[in-house]
Amino acid sequence: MMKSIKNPESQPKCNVIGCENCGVGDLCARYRAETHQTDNQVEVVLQHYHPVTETGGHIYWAGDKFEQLYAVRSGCVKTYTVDAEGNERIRGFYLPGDMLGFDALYSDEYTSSACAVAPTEVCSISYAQLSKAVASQPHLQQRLLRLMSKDLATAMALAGDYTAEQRMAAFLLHLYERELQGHIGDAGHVSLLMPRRDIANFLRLAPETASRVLSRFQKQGLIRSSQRSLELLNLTALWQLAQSVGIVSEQIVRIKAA
Amino acid sequence: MMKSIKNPESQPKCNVIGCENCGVGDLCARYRAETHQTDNQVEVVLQHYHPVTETGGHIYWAGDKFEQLYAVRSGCVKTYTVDAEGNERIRGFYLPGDMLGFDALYSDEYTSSACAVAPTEVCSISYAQLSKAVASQPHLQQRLLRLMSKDLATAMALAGDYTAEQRMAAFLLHLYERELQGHIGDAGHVSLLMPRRDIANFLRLAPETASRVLSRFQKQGLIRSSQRSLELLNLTALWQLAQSVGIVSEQIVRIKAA
DNA sequence: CGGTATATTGAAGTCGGTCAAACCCGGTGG
DNA sequence: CCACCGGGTTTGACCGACTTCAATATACCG
Repeated sequence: MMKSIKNPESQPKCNVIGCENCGVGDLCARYRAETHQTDNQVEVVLQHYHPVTETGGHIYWAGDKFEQLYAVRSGCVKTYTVDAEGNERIRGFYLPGDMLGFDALYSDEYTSSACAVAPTEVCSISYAQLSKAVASQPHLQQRLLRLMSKDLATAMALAGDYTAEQRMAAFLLHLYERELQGHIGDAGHVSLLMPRRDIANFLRLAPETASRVLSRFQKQGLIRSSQRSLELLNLTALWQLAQSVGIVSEQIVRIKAA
Repeated sequence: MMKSIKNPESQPKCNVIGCENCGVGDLCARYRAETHQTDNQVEVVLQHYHPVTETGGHIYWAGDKFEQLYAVRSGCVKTYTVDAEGNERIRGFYLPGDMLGFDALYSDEYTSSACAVAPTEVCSISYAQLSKAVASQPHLQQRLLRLMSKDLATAMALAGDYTAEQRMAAFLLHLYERELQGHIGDAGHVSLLMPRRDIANFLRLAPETASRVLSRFQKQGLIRSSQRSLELLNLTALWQLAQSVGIVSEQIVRIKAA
C-alpha cells in the first residue's frame, strides 16, 4: 500500500525545509553531527532519513501499530479518518517542520491515516527511543505536549461555527504563517499543495463553496489565485475575517515588509 | 469570584458518584485509606475533599495559573472559552467521575474557564504531585493521556459536519453512556443538568434548533422529555442517527436489560 | 491532440438561523 | 390560595448561507 521510493532524487522537492528550521532539529542525529553538537544533553532519537512518498502514498494507516512519529521535510501530508458511512474527514495538514502521529499516543495505534497530498519526504522518530529520552529529560515532555497542542488548537478553532469566508481566510493565513515560519515560500505568497476538494473537506465545506469563496475573495481584490499558488493582496482584510477564528496572530499582517 | 460553600450538607447532591466508580479512585488518599490499600505502588495525590460550587460558580477561569486538576464528584461542570467577539463557546461537559483541567497541561495556565451548571462537588489533584508520581510510575502517563484523549475524541467528533439530529442523538447517547458508567441514573433515563441553551451552544446550534430537534424526537417516539430529565424510548433509532458521529458504541442499545 | 480529473459557475433546494410571540414553571408577594 | 412576574423554553414564519445537481471550463498527462 505504501508507495515508497528509495531514491530521493527521483522526486521533485518543491518546498524542502532546512534542518535548521525543523521543529525537532535538535533531536536529529545527522543534523547534530553536521553542526558538531556533541553534548549529550538530549538523547538523539530522530532518524534523519527521508523516505519519499509520492502523491496519494500513505505514511501510515489508521489502525497501524504506533511505533514512529514523523517530521515532514518537504511536501505536504494530510491526516484523515473515515466514518461509519465511508465519508473521509480530513483532520489536518502537515507542512515541512511539522510533526505528525501524535493521535496515536493515546491508544498505541494510529487513529487516523496519513497520506501525502504532494511528493513528500519525512523523517522518523522511534517512539520507544523518544519515551526513554523523555524519562531522562522531563522538559521534553512539555515540548511534546506543546507540539500536540498545536493540532488541538487548530482542530478546536475549526470546530467553531464560522462562515465559509471566515474559515477560508483563517485557513489561508494559517498556512501562510506556517510557510513563513519554515522559511518556505515568499512574503505575500501561499502554496496550496493540496487539491481544493481537500481544503473544502478540511473546512467542512462543499468543494463548490470553497471555490466560490476564493472567487469572491479574488473579485474583492483580497487574493490573486492561480491553481495551486496564490498571492495574498490584502492581508488586513483577510485578517479581519479570520480574526475571530483565533488561530492566526495579528502579527501576520505586518510581515509584509519581510 | 469563586462561590464556594464550605459546608457540603447545605447543597443538594443529585448525582453523587461513589469513589469506587471514580476514574481516579486509586489515586485518592481517603478512598485508599477507607479500603485499606496501603501498598505504595502509586503515590497518593488526590485530595478527597469536596468544595461545593453552586450553579454558575467557577472552578477556575481561563488564564488562571495551572496548579490543580479536578475530578467531579457530583453535579456537572461545563468548560468554555470566549472568542474575540465575546461569544461563549462551550468546550465540554464533565460528569461525576470525569476529570477536567487537562487543557492547561500545554501552557501552564487554563485555556478555558470551568463553571458549574448545577450544584457541584469536585475533588482536586495537585499537578505538581501528580507530575512526581508520573516520573516514578510511567504507566500513569499513559493513563493521563487516555483521559485527555476522551476530551479530544468528543471535540473531534463534534467538529464534524453532522446534522442537528445526528449531533443531538450522539450527545444524548454519549451522556447516557457516561451516566451509566458512573452508576448514576437508571437504564433508559438521562438527566440533563445543563440548560438547553448550553446544550445548543455545545452542539453549535441555536437554542431554538435544539429545542425543535428534541420536539421532533418526541413526536417520533424516540424520547419522552420533561424539562431536565428525559427517557430514551428508542435506543436503536437514536443510535442509528448517532452512529456516524462516532462517539457512542453500539453496545449502548443493548443495555436496555441492565 | 484527446481523455480524464479537477475547478469553476449557475440555478434550485434545504437546513438551520433569526426574529417574534406564546408558553410554562418556579418564585414572590398580596 | 391565587395573581403576577421573569427566566428559560417552545413554536411559528421568514430568511440566508451553504449544499446539491448540472453544466461548462480548465489543467494535467499520456
